[in-house]
Amino acid sequence: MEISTTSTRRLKKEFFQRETLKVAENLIGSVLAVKDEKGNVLRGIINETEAYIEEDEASHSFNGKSNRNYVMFEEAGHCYVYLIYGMYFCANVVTEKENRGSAVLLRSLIPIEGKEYMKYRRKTDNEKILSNGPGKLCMAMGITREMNGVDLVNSGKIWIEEGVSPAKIKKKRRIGISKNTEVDWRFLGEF
DNA sequence: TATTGGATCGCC
DNA sequence: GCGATCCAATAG
Repeated sequence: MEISTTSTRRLKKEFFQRETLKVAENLIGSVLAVKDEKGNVLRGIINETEAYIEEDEASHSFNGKSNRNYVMFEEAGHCYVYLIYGMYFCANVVTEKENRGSAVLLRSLIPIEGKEYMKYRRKTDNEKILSNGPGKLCMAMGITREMNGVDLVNSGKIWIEEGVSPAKIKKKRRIGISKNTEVDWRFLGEF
């Protein structure tokens, strides 16, 4: 069966053009979808995000546009993928208006579709640890540097859909950073 | 040009 | 707790 990638359930540009903290919070419960090279669709519910804005010392965009981070300054809804620690990728969704370096880091997913492909990519059968981390999420979904700059609003490879409403969203301090650690810009969904 | 350390993960 | 492994940012 062919699964539509132009569903009305897909999140539109207007969703991402809002304030980064709102987007980060409202992405909890949304569904990240990727179509892999064989046409398999992998889906997972976003259950953890972090917000990064231009005035934020912890953000890649803090020192302005560069060859690495330029996608953060593109139109809302684009996908910013970067390599971390030489071996993992992290996926972000660009927010707010063009030329503003802001994005939401996708930190964790609850796998819902295509789990067998995620298990293969992650080399584990343990569903609990398939995509519960920014690097693991990218590995499970097959997100690499090729997805950097892709528009989630139009792409047939990667997009975000409306999902479920979380029972609760907890706000915590962001992790893995050394600057601006006091703000509660990390969102964790409970379902 | 050289050095350092990072929005991580998995294994010890 | 530590090594893997790349590369952007910074210092010299």
